[in-house]
Amino acid sequence: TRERVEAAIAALNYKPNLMARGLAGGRSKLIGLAYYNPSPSYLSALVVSALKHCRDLGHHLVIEDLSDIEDGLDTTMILKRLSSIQLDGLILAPPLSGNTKLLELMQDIGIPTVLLGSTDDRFKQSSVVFDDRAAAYTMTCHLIDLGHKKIGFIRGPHELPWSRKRQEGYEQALIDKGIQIDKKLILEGDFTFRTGMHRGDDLLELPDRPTAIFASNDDMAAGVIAAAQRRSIQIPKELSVVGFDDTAIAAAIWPRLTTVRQPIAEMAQASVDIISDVTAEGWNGEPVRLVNDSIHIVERESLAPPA
Amino acid sequence: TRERVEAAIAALNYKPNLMARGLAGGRSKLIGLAYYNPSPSYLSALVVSALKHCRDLGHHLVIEDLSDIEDGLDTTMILKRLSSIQLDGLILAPPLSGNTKLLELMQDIGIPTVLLGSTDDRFKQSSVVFDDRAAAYTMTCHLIDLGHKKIGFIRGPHELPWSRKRQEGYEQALIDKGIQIDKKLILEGDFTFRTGMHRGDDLLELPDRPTAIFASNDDMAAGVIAAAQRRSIQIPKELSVVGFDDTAIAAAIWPRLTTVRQPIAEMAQASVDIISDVTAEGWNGEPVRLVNDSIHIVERESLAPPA
DNA sequence: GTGAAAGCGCTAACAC
DNA sequence: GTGTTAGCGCTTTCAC
Repeated sequence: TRERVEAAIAALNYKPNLMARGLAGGRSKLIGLAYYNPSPSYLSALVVSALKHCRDLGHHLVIEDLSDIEDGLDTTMILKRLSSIQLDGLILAPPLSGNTKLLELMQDIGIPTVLLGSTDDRFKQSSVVFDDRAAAYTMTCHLIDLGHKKIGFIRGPHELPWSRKRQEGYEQALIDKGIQIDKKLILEGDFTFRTGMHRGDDLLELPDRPTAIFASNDDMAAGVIAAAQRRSIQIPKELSVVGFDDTAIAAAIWPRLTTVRQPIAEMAQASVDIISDVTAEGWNGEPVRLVNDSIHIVERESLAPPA
Repeated sequence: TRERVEAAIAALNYKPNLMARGLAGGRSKLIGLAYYNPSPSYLSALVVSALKHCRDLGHHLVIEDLSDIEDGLDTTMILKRLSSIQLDGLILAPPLSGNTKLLELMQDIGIPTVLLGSTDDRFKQSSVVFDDRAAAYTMTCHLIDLGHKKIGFIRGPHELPWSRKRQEGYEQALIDKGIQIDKKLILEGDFTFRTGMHRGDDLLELPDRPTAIFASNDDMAAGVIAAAQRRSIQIPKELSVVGFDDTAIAAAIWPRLTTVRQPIAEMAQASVDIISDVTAEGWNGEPVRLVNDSIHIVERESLAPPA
């Protein structure tokens, strides 16, 4: 029988209709990926990887840009858009995964949701996280072991959990290595190249400037490098700069960035997997929480021992 | 009556079901965007803009990654994926928009298709293009007017129409300004940072090296800057470098790139508009062909008169 | 196993 | 205008 059916499929040039399937079976084969203003390089790494994995599993990726909606998050609009499209699941990229209001909303709509980059125990939502604290700790120790003592740190926005985690890792490393934390060396950016450059300027203007600067993402680190180059400060001879994430920009500037690798591609894949599994087996209500603990420092040209 | 309906909608918390609509009405509100290995910065510019416009018009964007499919393009797989999902239309990003085999396939499936960045008169498909030739011409003239005579050019892959267009613009400018075309100064890259750096190295090793290098996209220009910085060649004092596109990377390196702006966001928006219109009014079969002729050189720090 | 039938939530076409 | 109905192409269930 099977063979006859296959033959008919080929002969009639039959194509299954996703819409009809979605209507009847409740599974749309559509996975949503929502974001809000992330760094371009982070976004494309995420999207490209999620896309490839969706393709392999026979799903389709629907991207939703929740940025630039007046006063933070327009709940009504998001609700309308997301509840009408019958997604099998939704991946919330940072910084959305840290937005409590949104998590609540998703809980109400009832779409299986995967938080990327942070967890919230108040909600029964799955998550795929990275140990930001340990990664920042490892990188800071690495700098100290090379001989750096005055290490500038550019943190992310204070309201984001991973900004805090990364800062904690940095501070813990200093403490463990017996170096006094100097609050003047800790500045806040917003994960963009622009603020990285400005905070880099600030740090380099300090009377007793740091010998190394650790920016908590690659875009900001690139900004610091730009700031240094503008002042003709040689990298890494006179100043070491390291980043966080290992996105495309880390290898697209000179000197290339030494940076902690965040396994964005793997995490995106895992998120897709979770949703795929949930839709296949039906949701038992228990959230899946994954922690990716591969911490790896990618050595390139922006780091050297202090002069 | 209308008011009573609205009230009921609110009271019952009614949400329209996209799947049911798509099945019954034939319009899915889904727009596809297919790409194949483009530069990350180009891709994110494209996606972000298309996404925003889809949101405004009430559509959803389904991204399809057609990269890494064995030996070029696996027709069967693409056909299966795209014909089952009932897209209202499909936007083909470069370099896919230059792939004749794919265009043929889309024609067969019968999805309204918009080609981004190139046209093909053999098919009745809409397109939104940029005048690459004129833009490259303008930039080259600008370099010459500043006093440059030895201008290196890094072209894109020879099989892509816009690679050729950009080179034509460069060569025509030289001819019009009475400068001999020197084939040794014209090298081929593949639009990635990596080849930009390699071709930059090649150009800088020339016994009588150019005073300016025009790379035909920003990623390659960033590569050239990296190559120069590695040799401690000062930019723009000893070497001018200019790019093409004005994507995020142009402003995320130091010195920032002087580059010709390609209105990617506007073109993405126009593509979405075309599909939106076509689905609203029904397709009369006539392709819409738009040419964006806004050519604008974004002046930044990577360009100066020759020493 | 195989076949028939109900119905998913909507749109379109037709009546009133 | 307003109300009714067929049917889009599937999945699921239930009967055989």
